[in-house]
Amino acid sequence: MVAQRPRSAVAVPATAKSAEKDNRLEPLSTRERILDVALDLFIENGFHKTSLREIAEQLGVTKAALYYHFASKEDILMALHLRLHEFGTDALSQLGDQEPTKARWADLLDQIIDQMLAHRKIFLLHERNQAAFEALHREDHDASHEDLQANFRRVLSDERVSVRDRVRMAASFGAVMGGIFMSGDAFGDVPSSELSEILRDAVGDLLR
Amino acid sequence: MVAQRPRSAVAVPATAKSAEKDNRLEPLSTRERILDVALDLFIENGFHKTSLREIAEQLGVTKAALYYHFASKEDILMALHLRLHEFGTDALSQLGDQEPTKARWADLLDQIIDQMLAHRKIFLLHERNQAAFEALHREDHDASHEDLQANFRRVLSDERVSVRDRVRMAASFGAVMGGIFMSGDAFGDVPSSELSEILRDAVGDLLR
DNA sequence: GTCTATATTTCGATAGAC
DNA sequence: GTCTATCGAAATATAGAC
Repeated sequence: MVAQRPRSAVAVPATAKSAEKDNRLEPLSTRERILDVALDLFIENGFHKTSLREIAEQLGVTKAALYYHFASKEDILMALHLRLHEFGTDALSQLGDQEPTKARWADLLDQIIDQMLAHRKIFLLHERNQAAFEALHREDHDASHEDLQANFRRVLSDERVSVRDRVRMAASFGAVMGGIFMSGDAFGDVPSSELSEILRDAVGDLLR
Repeated sequence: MVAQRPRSAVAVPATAKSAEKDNRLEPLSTRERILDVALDLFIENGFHKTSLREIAEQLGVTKAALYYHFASKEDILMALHLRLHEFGTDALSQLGDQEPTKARWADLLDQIIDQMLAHRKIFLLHERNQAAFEALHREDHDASHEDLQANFRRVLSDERVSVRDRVRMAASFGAVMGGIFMSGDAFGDVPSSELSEILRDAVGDLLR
């Protein structure tokens, strides 16, 4: 088991408007503002259907300005991807080469639940643009960043664990995703702390 | 629980090549062949990144031929969407206006599990192109087809059911999705019947 | 039903001034 | 760091012959 972390420390106000980052009062850098606008549009209309023109217009600048901050459209997507990557990677890295037992998986999901609730948008972006991200990885792999989903696949293919348990591990991850993101925002008015507790219970039942 | 239906009746050969439909020996109509090729490409590369040129080339015809069978690229996507729609719609319609109890939801998922396993590709297409499908519905709504996800949202917002149970219902659906689709095909070699049983057990634990 | 050829639009990206 | 202007490529879609 992982040491107990404070549960409600991440109860970010669900009303955090632009960046779901640390609420600082200083104005966001242009680069961050681009990413925030792109994040919203990519979620709403999808990556490929969103044009740089749209992003620029909504931001009140021209397309050319975007290219000062990012080398390409894909570069914007990659920057958003990196926002997520930290979370999942260091969660999975705790597992290391240990056998992925149900108990360890439950601990991992415990963390991920809180991270998902604190950074809904980033996870939503990935859920709704899976194809676009896979295309990214297909070209990119300049080694620098081992893919997250590949690590998931590796863990869930670990032959030391029974098929039944591995399926339940995958299912429990899906359960968390479903509880948080299913059907838009059916639970948007449920406090994060309550949602978190319900889901941790559910994961417990699946991995008992 | 609903009356036991024969479980293994849907154990379709995982090797079914082209259409995952009733294996008939007659050659597929051109229209169906277009849909099959499009389905594969949309899953692999995403809807927007897949061009009509690609579809036509892989089929050995020209782009113009596609336009004889479909009015637009979106029309192809819509045709694929309709393949899914039957499944979900008549599963949800069984619920009607009844209170969506956990037991009823478990029965519904029982059916959906088998349908997902028998039609993996169609569900995978939807999972990986959510944004594209939402864009479809935003323009389309010519009333003729009430949306599936909207119905889900409606059920999961039913105030007669406690928040805890509703979250668990959403989570159990996600669990099924996760168990079947997570990480590409980590469980591709697991027999459908076994996977189905494991997932039904898991759903049972979530909705007990 | 499928072809050739082309129209039309939009997009991502670049060059260079300020 | 943002602008104007533009390029080249690729996409969807159409017209009309066979």
